[in-house]
Amino acid sequence: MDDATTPKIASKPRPTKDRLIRAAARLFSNCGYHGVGLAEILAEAQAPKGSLYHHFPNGKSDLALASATWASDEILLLIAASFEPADGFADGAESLCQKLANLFDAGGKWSGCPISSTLLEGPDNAQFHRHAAHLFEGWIAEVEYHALRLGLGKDEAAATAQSFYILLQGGWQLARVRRDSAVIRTLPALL
Amino acid sequence: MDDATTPKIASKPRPTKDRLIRAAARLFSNCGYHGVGLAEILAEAQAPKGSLYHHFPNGKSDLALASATWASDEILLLIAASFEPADGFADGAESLCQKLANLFDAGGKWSGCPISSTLLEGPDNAQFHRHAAHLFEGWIAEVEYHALRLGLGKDEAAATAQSFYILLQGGWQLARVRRDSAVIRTLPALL
DNA sequence: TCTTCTCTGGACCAACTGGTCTAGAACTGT
DNA sequence: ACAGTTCTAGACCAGTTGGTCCAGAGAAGA
Repeated sequence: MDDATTPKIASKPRPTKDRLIRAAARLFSNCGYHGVGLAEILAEAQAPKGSLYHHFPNGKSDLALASATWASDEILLLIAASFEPADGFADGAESLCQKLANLFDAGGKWSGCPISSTLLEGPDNAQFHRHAAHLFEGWIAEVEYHALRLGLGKDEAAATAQSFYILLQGGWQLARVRRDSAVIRTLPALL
Repeated sequence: MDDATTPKIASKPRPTKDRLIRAAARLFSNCGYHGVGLAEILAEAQAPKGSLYHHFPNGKSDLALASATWASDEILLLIAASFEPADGFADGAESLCQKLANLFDAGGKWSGCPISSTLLEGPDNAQFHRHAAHLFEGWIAEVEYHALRLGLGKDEAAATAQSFYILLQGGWQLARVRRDSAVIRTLPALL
């Protein structure tokens, strides 16, 4: 806008579409898809209704899919950042749990899993369910990839990745109930 | 429960209050607290609005608390029924997982945890959160009691009960994502 | 400059939300 | 039979929901 030193394509503070996705992800993971109204999202993102329906022609549901995808990609980055520099699988798992626990604390010790809160609220919407399943299996596949890379056998890697996913989902839920990230930090001991 | 042998005070087909609680529990665990309207609950329970506000003066929120309590009690019964006749903790855990997997299948392979779906949808409602925490800790305490009774040491029993809870929540979630109860049935192997 | 396109701003709407209220049905004990 | 209580039935309401629509601001290319 008023900045001449940065390239003009990236000179905006943050594009409206981006603000909408981030606001939606934050609110949905706190209160669920049905628990958040468009008004609240628009207020948080400081965007008018017209912008929402310009960027997401199908409205709330489009936004939900986009925000879940964005949140999932953030988690994938976290997984990669944890396992890539790790000496072994146990190291990477330990590191990932710490990162997730910090994320939990930063989010007010309340937020739920952004994908399940957003997309898992009803048997009626097949598209939501399919997308959620796709994203979650992506997490498991990413962990499995690193497990293989770090020396685990094929079957062991698959089983470990799935167990780790289960522990993380369950642990995050208990942390939310207790408003305390301690559970998440102790998960590696259970693997 | 069967009607033929029960006293006349309970001989009606099923009291309205009961129908409301069960309908609410079913619907909330599918779509979350905000995802279900009163109209839907009343239709499923075949009750008029007046009855709801007679039995639950504070309306939807009262009903949600009652239905979560009811669902929690059902789970406690399931835990007791699994561990009481068991030879050891592993036996009881195995039995509980089978029962829960059957429950999952019976509910259409879709429903989420009735307590978290109903009470864990926002940082704003402290009463909901406190009640959910109370119910969940009740589950863990019940499992811990049986663990002690079946020979585990004090520390081991507490740790095992908590791990089992985490596995069940995480496993149930993954089963929901995959619409397949297989994950739940394999949980005992992870303990 | 003029034109074209992307994006914003918000007024407006029908449908639905949870909640209130009251008339009376159904059961209770006397 | 009576009176008192419990429960049902649904009309009604104000507030909110997600969604539509279009005038126009702003940027981009000619």
